[in-house]
Amino acid sequence: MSTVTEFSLGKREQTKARNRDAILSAAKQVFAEKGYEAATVRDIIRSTDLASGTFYNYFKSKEEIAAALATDAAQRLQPILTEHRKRATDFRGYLDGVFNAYFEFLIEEYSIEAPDGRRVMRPPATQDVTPAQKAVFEEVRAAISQRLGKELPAGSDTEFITAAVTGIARNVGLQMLYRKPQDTAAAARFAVSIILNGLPVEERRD
Amino acid sequence: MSTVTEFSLGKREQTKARNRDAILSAAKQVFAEKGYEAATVRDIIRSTDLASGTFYNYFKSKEEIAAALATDAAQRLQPILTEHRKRATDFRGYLDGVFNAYFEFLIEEYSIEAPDGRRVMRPPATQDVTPAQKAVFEEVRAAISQRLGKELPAGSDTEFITAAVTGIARNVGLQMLYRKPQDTAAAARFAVSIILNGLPVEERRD
Amino acid sequence: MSTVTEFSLGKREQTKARNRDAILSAAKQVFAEKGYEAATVRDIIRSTDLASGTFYNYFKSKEEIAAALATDAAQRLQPILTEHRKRATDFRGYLDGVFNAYFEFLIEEYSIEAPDGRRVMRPPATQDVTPAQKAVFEEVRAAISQRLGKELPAGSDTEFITAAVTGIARNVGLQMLYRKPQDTAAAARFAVSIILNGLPVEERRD
Amino acid sequence: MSTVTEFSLGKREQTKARNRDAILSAAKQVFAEKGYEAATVRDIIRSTDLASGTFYNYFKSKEEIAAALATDAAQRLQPILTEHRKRATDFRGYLDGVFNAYFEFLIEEYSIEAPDGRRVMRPPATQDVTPAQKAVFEEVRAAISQRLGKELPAGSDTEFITAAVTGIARNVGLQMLYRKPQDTAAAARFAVSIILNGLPVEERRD
DNA sequence: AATGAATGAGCCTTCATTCAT
DNA sequence: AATGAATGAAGGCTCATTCAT
Repeated sequence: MSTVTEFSLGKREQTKARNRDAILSAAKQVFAEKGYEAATVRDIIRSTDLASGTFYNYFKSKEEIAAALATDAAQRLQPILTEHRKRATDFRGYLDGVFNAYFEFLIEEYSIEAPDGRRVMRPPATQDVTPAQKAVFEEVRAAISQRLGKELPAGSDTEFITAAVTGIARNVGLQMLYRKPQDTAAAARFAVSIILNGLPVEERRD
Repeated sequence: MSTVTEFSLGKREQTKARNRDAILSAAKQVFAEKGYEAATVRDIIRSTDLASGTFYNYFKSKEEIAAALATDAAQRLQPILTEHRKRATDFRGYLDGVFNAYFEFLIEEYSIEAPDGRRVMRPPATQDVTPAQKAVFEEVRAAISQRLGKELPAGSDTEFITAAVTGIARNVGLQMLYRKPQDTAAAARFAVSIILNGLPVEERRD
Repeated sequence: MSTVTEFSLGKREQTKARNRDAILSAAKQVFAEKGYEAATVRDIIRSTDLASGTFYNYFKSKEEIAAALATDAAQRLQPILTEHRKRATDFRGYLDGVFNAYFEFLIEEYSIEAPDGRRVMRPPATQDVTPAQKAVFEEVRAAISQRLGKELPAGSDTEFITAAVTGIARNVGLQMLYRKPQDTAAAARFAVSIILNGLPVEERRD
Repeated sequence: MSTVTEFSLGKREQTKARNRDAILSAAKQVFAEKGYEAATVRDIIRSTDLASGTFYNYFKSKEEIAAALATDAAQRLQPILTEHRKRATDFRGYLDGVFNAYFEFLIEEYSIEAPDGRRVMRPPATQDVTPAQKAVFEEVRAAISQRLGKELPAGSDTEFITAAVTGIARNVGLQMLYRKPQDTAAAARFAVSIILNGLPVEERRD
């Protein structure tokens, strides 16, 4: 009826989009709070103001919405990681970029408002690795492969290295989430330093 | 009747202990196979020759038996770790001992016989950190604290270091479980080397 | 605007009639395919190009459209039956006419194209006798009453006779629908012969 | 504890048997009232004083209990029919025996107490023929085949005859159920007479 | 009118837990 | 204590129907 109409969606589309978002974000919250297995579709719709049946207008099942969430997250993370790999001039720079990106992603994605107001991370309890985790893993593995025979010795055990790097990412990231303030840069610096130099141990002979 | 009672009391206690063990070990297997959420009490008692009601003579709930299992495992692990700490003469030796012990523990505890004959790990799907994990974390943290100002610089971030070490333990351990053969010693060597020296990267100036 | 309205009113009515027919015929097909209970309103509207809400502009419920269908069918059948009664000069002729009419009606009404190309009957699964069945029943009963004291002995049990006649109609009709080709004339001839003469049994004394 | 114990089942077994029977008879009633499709498992358990879950201790599904009921009914009917065939010396005697048996079976099986106290038949609304119906059909067909070339002309259309006979059985049986008193013998006499002699029509030439 | 998303009662089923035996 | 059937809350999901657009 006015020019605005041309730019805005119809009311129906607006509602649809709003509902879809409400469901998605409720699901994210609920999954974070109770874990994928323990979370129920009813939990999800109960934390929206929608009716139970409405859920199924948007997602076929709990599985589907979980996939949607995970894919979505991974799709936001992956290009950032890849970009870092492309832009990095050395391995240290790459690692630093990747850790920073991942830690920021964690804050956005998995830290949730606890009842007491604190932001707490509850990583997805799915047994199976989430797409986001897989994305990091694969990206890091690719980066490491690229460096083999260059900065990294040819015979390196790529999988163990990847495991170690992502293990550090996971746990240091978790630790960072519990801290106040959540200092991603410091955490990244620490992680990179461990990976490249190890602990600054003075080996003794006693 | 009295003497009989005395004898059968002994027998009863035996039976009780045997039943409790049967339930615990069935639970361990079932949790490993299906994960905590998916596992049902029925699954557990079905893998024993007991009746469903009997379960509740020994454990109040599925939650309680899970806790019992976890505590139990932790209680077996902890003294080993502590022993290593006491016996170790240097940090490298300590780390090596701890990783070896932990990786062996993993094999015993979480790897299960898959239908295809492979041994697969299904770490407990509980969201909350397991007692065993907590035990490792605390032990390692204690060991690190002990070294502060000695092999480790005084101002070190104990928690980040612990996080990194346990993250590596977790992921490298997982990786090891997937391999054939499961070489705990090699995995431990790798983990220790990363922690003490970092990746053997030749930093370039390009 | 007024003239336009007059024209579009005409169009509207056309559309309404067309929609109603579309829904009715979709329903007929769907009921035939899946049976009344299994058929859903969604199934019905899905086989039209209308929206689900539109269904309720035409029919109050699934029940109502089923009734409409049945009534509709009965209303087409009834005059034919009545006509036969009026035109018939003797009972045999009447029966023959009625059976032929009924069997043809069955083919039109309940036989559907199965996926394998065969035409299969799926009689309405409603428990309650359909209007068409009732129509036949009443018509036949009327015809029989008319003949009482004439071709039929005065004391005859009209209801039992009607039951027998319609029972034969029902089952022989069904049988005919399963055959290929569907020979209504032969089926009618058989039915009439049974009713008038019974089975051609040679009673024996053994 | 007493001799009685030897003859009676344990209390548990008694309860089990009673529950199973309660469910079966509730199901019979509910199926009769609402038809197989419309009936729900909840309807069934709601008409017992058992809890919803209990149903599934006895039957896996609605389908299974329906099968149990149908099989059961058919298994009671079939031997009676077969016996009649064997014992009958002529076709008339056979038919009379079978109709009597079938009508009595109907009363036992499908007539239910209506809210108004009348006993009403509501034959199972399943689309697919019930085992009991199939039993009758097959039995009658067998009997007819046996008579072919003897009392029945060799070229007879067995299927049409069977259809006619069972159609009469069905509808006359229904009619009988609606009457008070329910006179199976009279109904059987009528049915047999129709089948063997047809209606007592005086064919006229007018 | 037509639309189609929203609604919510209700379905089938599972399963932790209780309790009579 | 052991048993195992009974319980009933809860879950995932469907679908007739309503209602804002």
